[in-house]
Amino acid sequence: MEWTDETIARLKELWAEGLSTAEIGRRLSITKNAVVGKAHRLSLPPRPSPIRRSDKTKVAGTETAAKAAPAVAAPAKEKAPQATAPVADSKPAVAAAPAVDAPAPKPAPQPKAEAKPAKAPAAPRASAKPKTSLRSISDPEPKKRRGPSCCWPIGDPGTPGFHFCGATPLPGKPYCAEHAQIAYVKLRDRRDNVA
DNA sequence: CCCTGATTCGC
DNA sequence: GCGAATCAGG
Repeated sequence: MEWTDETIARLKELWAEGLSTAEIGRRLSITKNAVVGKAHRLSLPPRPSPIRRSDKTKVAGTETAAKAAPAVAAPAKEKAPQATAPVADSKPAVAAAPAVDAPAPKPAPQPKAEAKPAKAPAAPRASAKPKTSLRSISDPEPKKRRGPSCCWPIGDPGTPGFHFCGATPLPGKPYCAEHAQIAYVKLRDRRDNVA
């Protein structure tokens, strides 16, 4: 994998966005390991990981004298928004970009996912203030039905040039056929890359 | 079973 | 530096 500045930027972007490593990997056409590995190497802020590897004592022997764990990590009990966005079934035709960034005092009623471990459709969240675009998602105006547009994020949010796909989405889906394909990944088959 | 991320280690 | 293998918790 050639980590160019661009790919790294992409990684950082997605990482900062809170996407799961596997998710990032999928979108970057690499494995999650690569993502994690690189992220770690880049010293990217680790996201809530359930695992805490204190002692190893296992694989390949090599029990190198581990340094004493200071165990003085700052317990930042932050309610990290899981990247696991609800799979837009078909009801919320335009339920994309749930602005997790916004200080929502009241928990928005998140659509329950299927019984299965519904995967995150890599929910592209827009910035707190979409400014332009994205109007159709919360357009209270019943009159002017702006043509639905695919809200797959293109580019880096916050930077000029960032925009949404804008293509005609699938019926009942916030994304166009092209992006819906990668947004709604099969639970079992998504191991393989879309390529 | 599935998911997730973290670390280790051979390359 | 890279990432597969492995570990490990939900």
